[in-house]
Amino acid sequence: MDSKPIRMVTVPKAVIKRLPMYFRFINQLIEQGTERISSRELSQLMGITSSQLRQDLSYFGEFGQQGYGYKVVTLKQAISSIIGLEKIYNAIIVGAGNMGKAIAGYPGFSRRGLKIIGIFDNNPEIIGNKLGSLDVLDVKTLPEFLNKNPVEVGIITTPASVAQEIADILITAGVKGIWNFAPVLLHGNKNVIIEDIHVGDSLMTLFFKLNKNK
Amino acid sequence: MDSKPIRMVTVPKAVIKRLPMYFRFINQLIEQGTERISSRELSQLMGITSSQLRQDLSYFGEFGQQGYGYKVVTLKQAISSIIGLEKIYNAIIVGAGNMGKAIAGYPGFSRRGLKIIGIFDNNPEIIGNKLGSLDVLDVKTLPEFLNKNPVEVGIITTPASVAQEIADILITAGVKGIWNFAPVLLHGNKNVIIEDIHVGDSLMTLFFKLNKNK
DNA sequence: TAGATTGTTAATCGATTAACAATC
DNA sequence: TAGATTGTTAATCGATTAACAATC
Repeated sequence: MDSKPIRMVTVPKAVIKRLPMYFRFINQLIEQGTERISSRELSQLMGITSSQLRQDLSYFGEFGQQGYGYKVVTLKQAISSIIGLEKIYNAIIVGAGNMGKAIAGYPGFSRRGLKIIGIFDNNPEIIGNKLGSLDVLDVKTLPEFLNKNPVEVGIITTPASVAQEIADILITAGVKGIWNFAPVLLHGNKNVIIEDIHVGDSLMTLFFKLNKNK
Repeated sequence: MDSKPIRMVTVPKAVIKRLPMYFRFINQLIEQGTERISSRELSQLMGITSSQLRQDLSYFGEFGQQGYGYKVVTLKQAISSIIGLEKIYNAIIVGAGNMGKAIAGYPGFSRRGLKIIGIFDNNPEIIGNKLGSLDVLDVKTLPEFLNKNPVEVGIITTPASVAQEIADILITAGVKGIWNFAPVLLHGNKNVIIEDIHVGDSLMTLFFKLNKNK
């Protein structure tokens, strides 16, 4: 009766942030046809320490073999499953400007399980336009659309000024997650996960570093 | 002769990452016409602690007054200057796909000092197209263009497979910074600052959190 | 002045790294 | 088996927060 105690530790935020990076690198190895890799080799490719790699993985289980390293396919399968990449999420985009179009048009996202089933705007000149196989719909019809269709993820690519308003509609309709491209802090609640991507912040970080180096 | 010792501490990475957020919120206050704000009030708006706000600012100087708080215009000026937002950087975009167009077309970036002076692609069907006031140029002419024009920032919005190749051209030409949208780790050198924005990583982080919550 | 709030120090908390027993 | 490499513990390092003297 010598069963292992379950380590019930929450996954640190820093580890969560690195999971996509692990997935990217392991994917690259798969494409190259690499079969096995040690934590030392992989960590060197990634520019991190092997301690960190092993420590990070250990929050989710044991995926390697002593003396051998990791089977690349096993690792890919494990990380896909940890992130939840085998699932498909129905999503809608609000804001059919440049960024909205870029998200809708990038094949990498649909390949990872993001299925765009609607795209909305408030501009009469844009409403009705074709975007791939989708028509741009009037944002006035958004609540109705959300009622009729199962939507797990709302993507906000509107100007900052209306982003909260849209978020409120999405949250009221019960979306599970919001992927927010508007440069503003959205207020949600415990039932919705908000993931921000602040492209402008990234540019300012670059500016700061350029400025500092001079 | 009681001059203050200079605190020569390097700014922590975590602080640098927050600077753009400070700028965003202070800007918002300006737009609202707020004149003064305390660290407590501002930190509550931002969802951080007032200790963190004051500690962060203290790496750059003293911008407030005891008993009063911060003058919003003073703070905006200070943070603009810290980030280097009063400067203008000449930039080119490589990759005139959806993301390249989104970056080129977003007015917020030019307002912050990013001046796009060229956009390149390798697709004959795209080369020659107008994008705003710019013609999409053949990426074969990129080295020549970089020789003739002063370019500080190169923006990579190509597929991952060619991103390093483009980065090498940019680095050889002596750009100061690379803003990288390709989902790949670029190898540079100490003379170039590489700032990554991995949109797909952000989506995977959202997926992970959705997955965990179920 | 009295009250408010800064800037800074020191304590706490969380993340990273080094080291190694376990083991393939 | 001997060598290699994992998973984990403990030490170190960095970031955040609490607390308060200084002072507007």
